Amino acid sequence: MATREEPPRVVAQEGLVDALVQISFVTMAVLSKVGAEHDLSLTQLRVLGILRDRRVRMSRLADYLGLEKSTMTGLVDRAEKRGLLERAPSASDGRAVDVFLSPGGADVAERLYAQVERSLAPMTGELGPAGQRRLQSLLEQLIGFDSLGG
Amino acid sequence: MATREEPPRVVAQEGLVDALVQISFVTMAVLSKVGAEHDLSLTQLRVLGILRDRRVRMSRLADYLGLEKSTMTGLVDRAEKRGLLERAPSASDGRAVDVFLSPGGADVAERLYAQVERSLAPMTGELGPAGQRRLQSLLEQLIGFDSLGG
DNA sequence: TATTGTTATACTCTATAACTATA
DNA sequence: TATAGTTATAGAGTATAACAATA
Repeated sequence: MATREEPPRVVAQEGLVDALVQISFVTMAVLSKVGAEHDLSLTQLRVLGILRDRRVRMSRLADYLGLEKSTMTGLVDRAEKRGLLERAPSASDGRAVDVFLSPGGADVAERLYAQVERSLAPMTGELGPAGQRRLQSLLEQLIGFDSLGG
Repeated sequence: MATREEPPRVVAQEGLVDALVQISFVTMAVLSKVGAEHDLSLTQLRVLGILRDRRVRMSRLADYLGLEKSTMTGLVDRAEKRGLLERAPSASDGRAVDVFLSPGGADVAERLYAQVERSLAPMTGELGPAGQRRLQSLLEQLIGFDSLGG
């Protein structure tokens, strides 16, 4: 008699997806705004974030962002022209090009990161320390599952 | 001796912002992908989402999205040309133009919504029912605070 | 042959500035 | 005068297709 019927639910808890989508739009709006204050698009912001602790080749960067290599060329062109990052031929593969932050770009990246934290703090602060820890724990479980990366 | 010093923390719980940003990028990637399968940008997706249960004027739509009115013109032009939504002069203000979903657009919007739920379900399902409820509750607290809307 | 990156091209998204019509 | 929307223009972001250089 212990037969437990799976509820025929294919989707998440009612309302959870809405909440997730809404909070994501809010977070993106904050990121966009911080970026805009430095004349950076969301994508450029991500590039700086990715390169904060890595030196990667063009194709890898395209993979991280989910963009075509041809798109990367223009993106990196513009950022390079502004002195935020630099290109260098790969030592191990004559076809490849490595991309990395310039000293100035690293400065900007650090400032951006701090500013994002400050901008989101008023919102996350609503939860109090215990709520923040619980939220972080739940989000990290979700991230662990994810197969897309970012 | 019960003097409790406030820690000089201006930012959120270490790691929470990272988690929030990461999960937001994942969510946006899912939304983008679902939209792309219908040849819709993230912005077009949002427009359909907003109009799902509302008829609004151009300027209001621009406010919701945080975009200029001139940007709305092109956005609505393209969606209208594809038969997703329609324009009509406002009854109460001779200058204003109302925008609303066409029957076909409403169909697409419903399908998109269902697809987003299905696409996110494998991830949110990781938490189990109790975790999902806790996450939803925490996210809704954050949304309640937000001053940007979306 | 396959892969890496760039170039050429085209379309979408976005903003600023100038304009028309209505309030 | 101020507001709603469009048009004109320009730049960024994006993809597809064709190409050169290297593996």
